[in-house]
Amino acid sequence: MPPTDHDPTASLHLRVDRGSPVPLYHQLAQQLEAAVTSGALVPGTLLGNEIGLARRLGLSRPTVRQAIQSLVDAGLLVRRRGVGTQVLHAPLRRPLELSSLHDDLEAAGLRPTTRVLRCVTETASPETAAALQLAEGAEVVRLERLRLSHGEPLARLTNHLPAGLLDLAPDRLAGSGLYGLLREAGVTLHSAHQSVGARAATAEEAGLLGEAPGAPLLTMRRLSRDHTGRAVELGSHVYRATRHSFDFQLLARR
Amino acid sequence: MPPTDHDPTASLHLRVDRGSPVPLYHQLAQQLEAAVTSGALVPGTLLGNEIGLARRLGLSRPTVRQAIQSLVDAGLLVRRRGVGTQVLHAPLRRPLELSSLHDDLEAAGLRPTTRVLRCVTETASPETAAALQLAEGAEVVRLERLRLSHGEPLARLTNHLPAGLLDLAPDRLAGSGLYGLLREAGVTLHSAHQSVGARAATAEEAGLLGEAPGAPLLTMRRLSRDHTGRAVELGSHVYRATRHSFDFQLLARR
DNA sequence: GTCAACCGGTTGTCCGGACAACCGGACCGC
DNA sequence: GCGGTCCGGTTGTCCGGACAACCGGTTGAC
Repeated sequence: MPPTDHDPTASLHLRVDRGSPVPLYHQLAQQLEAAVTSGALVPGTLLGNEIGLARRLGLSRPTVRQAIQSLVDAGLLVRRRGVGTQVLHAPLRRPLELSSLHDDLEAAGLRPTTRVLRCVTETASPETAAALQLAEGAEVVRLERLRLSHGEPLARLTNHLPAGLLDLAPDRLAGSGLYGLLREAGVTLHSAHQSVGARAATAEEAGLLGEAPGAPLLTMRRLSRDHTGRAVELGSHVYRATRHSFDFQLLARR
Repeated sequence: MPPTDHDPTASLHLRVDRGSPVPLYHQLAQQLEAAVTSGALVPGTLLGNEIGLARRLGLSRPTVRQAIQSLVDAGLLVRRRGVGTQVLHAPLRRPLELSSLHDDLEAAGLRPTTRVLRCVTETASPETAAALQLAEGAEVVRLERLRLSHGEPLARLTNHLPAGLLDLAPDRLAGSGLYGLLREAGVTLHSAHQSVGARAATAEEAGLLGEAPGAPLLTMRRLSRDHTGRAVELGSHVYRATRHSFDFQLLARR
């Protein structure tokens, strides 16, 4: 006969603060996530049932379910009907967020710096206007930058933005990423379409990046939109293949 | 004064079948999604409020909310408190699913074929064993394939799988993708970690793919796991950069 | 004319309950 | 020993309701 398996969440002293403006389900989700990432909940552990957890916390079952569901969506937990909710063996890092290279490098502890090569307002080419869904001949800001890490060239970034969206002072761009400036300007990014490919370096790119002409480069094209669906930024970037790759997690569609 | 704006979902004759085993919220989500993708619901349209929609369909508000929420997660709709739920201007296609190249090509109407170059059982190299989380010296199946589309070489696929997971008859691999065989064998993929990069083609790869040595290739490394977190498949693939790129949609973390 | 306060409408959060579907082990007949 | 059946436990689905937070326009004070 098996020993009475205690609910592993019982020894976690979870609690929620009803006075906080943070939703209860989110408070619970954060605490459970912390328990998983800190190792307090070992992978493979079977969480106690939702009903009991709800009763212990003084919450209703829907609220507990909402918390658990958010962690399932994030890939930390797996539920199986008739069995229970289990901590996944290989917790996911991130399912590829919509983040900027600058922020990613900073988070990784690298020291990103930027050299602004060009920053001009011009009439959009037909292709650019179409991609940004602007009228033919509309004004756009064309921004070309060289991104370095620890002084080593890493990527050449080319961006197009609708004119007037943002005032781009070159000195502000040097210290911060483009997405950071967009955030400050009140533009909240919602979604983006990305396309990742590869091609050989042109002579100009080779010179900028410190590679040989014809060396393989990783390319990324991205069109970002705000929450209204308006195209906000078009990026055409090339990375040194020896220095960069795109890492991300995928979840299977259920 | 504005004319009495009718609820745009009113003219959609939505209905749910309570006898169906398909959950009600899913039925509703599918119908709304079809209305968006078919153009019956124009981007920017403000959906009628949830309460009314629920009453008209004979459903409760939580059920309607669950349907709408799934479409918000999929990137088709946007909700704004105090305003309403709106059809997004640029509906997302897919947020990069965990799918196989074979299936993707087939869905795109291309005619994928496969040439099996090698299919052997061997003891795993230390790196492979570590990646697949197997014991040192464990047996793995090493699979090398050439994927063609309309007879043109497209990619060279190298996979490692734990031995015994699947019996890989070369003739079955020719007509179907690896993921299809895994599905048939009862392995349900749950998540994967991918890394996309680029490098120059070796002489052997160049010969296989019909490229010049040193030509830029797109590389993709993927470790797939089933729902228990067990590593199931390790892929190291190289694609002709002139023929392939990775396209996907991103949603900003809220 | 300007600005603040108000108000109707909408989504966000949360509750308590009910039944169905499903899994796994225990039990029983053979 | 073997296989089918039953049963307790868990998650999945759905309901009806309540109040809070928020947005946008209207109204009113000044």
